[in-house]
Amino acid sequence: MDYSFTCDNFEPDQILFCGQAFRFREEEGVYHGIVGDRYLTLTKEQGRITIHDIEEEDIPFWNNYFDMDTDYKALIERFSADKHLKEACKEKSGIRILRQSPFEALISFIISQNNNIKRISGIIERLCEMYGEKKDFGYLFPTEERLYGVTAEELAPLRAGFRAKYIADAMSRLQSGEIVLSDIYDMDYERAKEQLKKIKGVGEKVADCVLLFGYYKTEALPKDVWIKRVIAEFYPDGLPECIKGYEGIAQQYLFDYARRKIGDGNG
DNA sequence: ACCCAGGGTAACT
DNA sequence: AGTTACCATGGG
Repeated sequence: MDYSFTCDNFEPDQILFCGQAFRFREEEGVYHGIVGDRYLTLTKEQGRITIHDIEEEDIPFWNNYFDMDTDYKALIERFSADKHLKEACKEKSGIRILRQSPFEALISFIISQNNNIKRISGIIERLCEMYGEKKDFGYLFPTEERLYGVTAEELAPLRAGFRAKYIADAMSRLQSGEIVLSDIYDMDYERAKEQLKKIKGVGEKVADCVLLFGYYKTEALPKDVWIKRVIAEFYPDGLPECIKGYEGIAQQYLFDYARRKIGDGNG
């Protein structure tokens, strides 16, 4: 069946290619990607979103993945109390936070550091081809268990550079049980972050990305170079009160805003 | 040839 | 506690 719905705040380009996920492609207006063990085919035509060729029992999965229970219109109204956020939200009103798997988020954002989206995607694709289960529609993201014991040398074909040893370190801590990803759901933000930062190659920003995109901890605010510039330029005395509890979502709107407002013109 | 890419670590003050 | 070189790789 096809699952079809309308939503005022749902722009596939903004959601799938804003740097929160790395396995989606677009061809002639059709969006594709692999999420967990499911294949996504999505279109938006005349304002109507359609998820193609799924079973009815998969609808709750996709509703959850696309965070359909969250009222983004209401969030934008909240954020609009701030002048800059108001403009930022206007430009990118179709952004949503994807509720991704913690493991995929962890590995993906380790790879993302000091890297660009195109190359991040390539490295992740090679990782999936090497260690992920092969389906007729492509390779799944590897399971945690499949990557236990992996070494930086074995990961060399990924051409992930210095990040390979960080993946190896993460896998060793997961395998030993020093860090249990499923336990982190129940931890408060500070403790969760502390756990993730035990991993070599996971610092402030990567930890916040994993917490936001992998655990939906919306108070996690990934401070990338652009957000740092926004804070320095527009919020020298601190971020506005209206984003409290939803700093990470506000960050998504501000990221693009920063590149337009502060960018050097070629970004 | 040079610079940067949605950072982090180790080694310095 | 705050700064800085270095880290691999690929694209502009």
